[in-house]
Amino acid sequence: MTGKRPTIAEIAARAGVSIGAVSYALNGRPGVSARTREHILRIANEIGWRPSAAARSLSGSRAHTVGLIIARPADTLGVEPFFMRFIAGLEGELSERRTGLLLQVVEDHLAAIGAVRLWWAERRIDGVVVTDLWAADARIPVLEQLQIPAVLAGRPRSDTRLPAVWADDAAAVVSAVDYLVALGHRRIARVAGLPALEHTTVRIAAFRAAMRGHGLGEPRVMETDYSWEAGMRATRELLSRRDRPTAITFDNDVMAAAALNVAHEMGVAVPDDLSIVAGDDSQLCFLVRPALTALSWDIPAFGVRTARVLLDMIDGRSPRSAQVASPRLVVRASTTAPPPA
Amino acid sequence: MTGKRPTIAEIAARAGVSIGAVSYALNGRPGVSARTREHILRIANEIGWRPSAAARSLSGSRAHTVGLIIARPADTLGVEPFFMRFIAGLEGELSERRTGLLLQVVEDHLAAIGAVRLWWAERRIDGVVVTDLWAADARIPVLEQLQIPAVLAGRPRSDTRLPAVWADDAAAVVSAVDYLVALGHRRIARVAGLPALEHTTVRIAAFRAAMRGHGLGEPRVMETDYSWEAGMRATRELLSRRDRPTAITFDNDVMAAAALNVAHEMGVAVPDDLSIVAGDDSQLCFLVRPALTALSWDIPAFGVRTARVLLDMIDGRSPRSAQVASPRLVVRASTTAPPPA
DNA sequence: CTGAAAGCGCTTACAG
DNA sequence: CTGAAAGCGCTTACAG
Repeated sequence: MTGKRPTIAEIAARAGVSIGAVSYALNGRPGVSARTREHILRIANEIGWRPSAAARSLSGSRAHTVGLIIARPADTLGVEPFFMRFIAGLEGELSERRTGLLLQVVEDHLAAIGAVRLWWAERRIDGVVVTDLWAADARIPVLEQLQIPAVLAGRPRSDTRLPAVWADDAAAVVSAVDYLVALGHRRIARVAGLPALEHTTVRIAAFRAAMRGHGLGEPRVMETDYSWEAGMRATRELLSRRDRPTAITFDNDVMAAAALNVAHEMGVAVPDDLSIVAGDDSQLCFLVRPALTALSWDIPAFGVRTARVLLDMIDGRSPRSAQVASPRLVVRASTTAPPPA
Repeated sequence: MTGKRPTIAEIAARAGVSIGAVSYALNGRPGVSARTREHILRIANEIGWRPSAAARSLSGSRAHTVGLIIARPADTLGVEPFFMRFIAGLEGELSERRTGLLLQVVEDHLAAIGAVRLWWAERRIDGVVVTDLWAADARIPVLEQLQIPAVLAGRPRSDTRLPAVWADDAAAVVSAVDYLVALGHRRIARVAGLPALEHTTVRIAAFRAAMRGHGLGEPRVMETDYSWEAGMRATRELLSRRDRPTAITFDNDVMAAAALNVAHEMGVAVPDDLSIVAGDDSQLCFLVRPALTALSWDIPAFGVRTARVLLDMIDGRSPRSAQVASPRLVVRASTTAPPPA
């Protein structure tokens, strides 16, 4: 099963030097002459040598691997195109820095904490990426206590010094409100995501503030679990009222698409009677009819940046939070001026 | 950064035995008395000992990790809900068997081969999962030459002895044709996926055979790259002909959803003028209108089974291919009897 | 049933 | 600039 993989001992023998010299040469450290180094590198290359990850970790105390634990019920995964695109960006950057990505999918934060503890205890990882942050997040104190390098895929927080990578989704929500108000809408509602998630509350707050800023009072906000069922329920409830909204902003695409169907069933025309703004601008937005106006952002780039911040932290550089480009509104067919009152 | 992780040396000291005895006790091997074993286990548990993955790999020559390399252009990822659901199943089973999942996302097979070579040379993995198999797949000879344990997420093949895990998608395609024919359809077309993919050709062949079996001659089959754009183009072409089909089966959901829009634009009513069958039964199928009849299958279970076959192979058991439950047709609103001729 | 030791493949002080 | 050696934390024959 193992084959005869070349080792530095073999290189040392061929080059006629000690294994220490080989190690120095291979790692670009002082301690060998330029000639020797070149010779060693050539041999290593010829015989296709690659460092044993295990041996490197064991002596160097670095796993050259980071972890991503996705804490979501299995059946909601794959619905949101977010993760695969985030992972694609994250992993691309990690590969370039010769770092592996260990992935685990669990049901909840408790299981996520167990998984990260195990990985850390086994020294399988040098750090972790934390996604889907909750307003009160049990993972953070654990990461801090164990001193595990970690980056938050979310806003910087006051309850931790862990670095964060985030997009200004609050500004994005405001831009959506501004746009709808400019069209003439005054009754704008929001179908938000999981209230436990921090970004949900941030966006709700931004939404409320924007509405107040326009002198439109307290808007209706429905909280959901992001599922299409919840999206339908919330939409149905909003549209059942006498003073129903003329526009609704949704926290993701799936719920916005589901709302399209509810509106149709209820005889509410989109966009003429109801304008709809979706959340993430996945393909879903232009597969449904009418195509959905949505907040669009570069998710792979978000992954790339997240990887960089984590790797810098692992390399011992003082971790710095980073902001990626804000989502911007992409206008499609699901929004227009409200019906005359 | 490292902290003071407990080692077996510490356990040995506390228990007053040798580290060899500790290792035997911890691994459930003979060589220690029941009393000693129990004592050692208790201490290990008390101090929260976990084996160092690096030390285990280095001495045991097993990485306790398998690899999954997704070879797709980044922008097509996340569209298909397949991968996240497959990964969820795969990873769940791996976790139970104490095995990590290393993930990499690359552009094409050449890069995938480079990645697996590197992982293998570094001894980061004990085996790999191969998805998106091509009819002629350059990855297979490399895996065989390097003798890397691998499982194919696809049909068993004559060009390799590697075990495969698959669903009978040919039978599923036939069942869709049977269903449409029973409704009265005679002109049924197919919008297939990437022709390089083996399952695409298998499904096309099954489709053609089923049509011939019903005495319906040679049907039209369009090949695509699975994208919504290609789905639209293919549908537009099919619907532009005088003898346009009364039903189309699609190889995935995205193209079927896109077809809905093309039909609408062209004034072709679904399902009255055109029946549509989608590919994978993702949420997309019931978010669009009309909701799409689709071939449904348990993707997480497919992942679980794939993990099991690979782990058995790594454990040295003779690898055996396995079949999971066939996709079955879920009838929704996008299919009905054809219009009178 | 148990202990002492070699070895996995590297890195890294420590002498020369 | 270079060599010899210890050590990372385990596993596994090999003697007792």
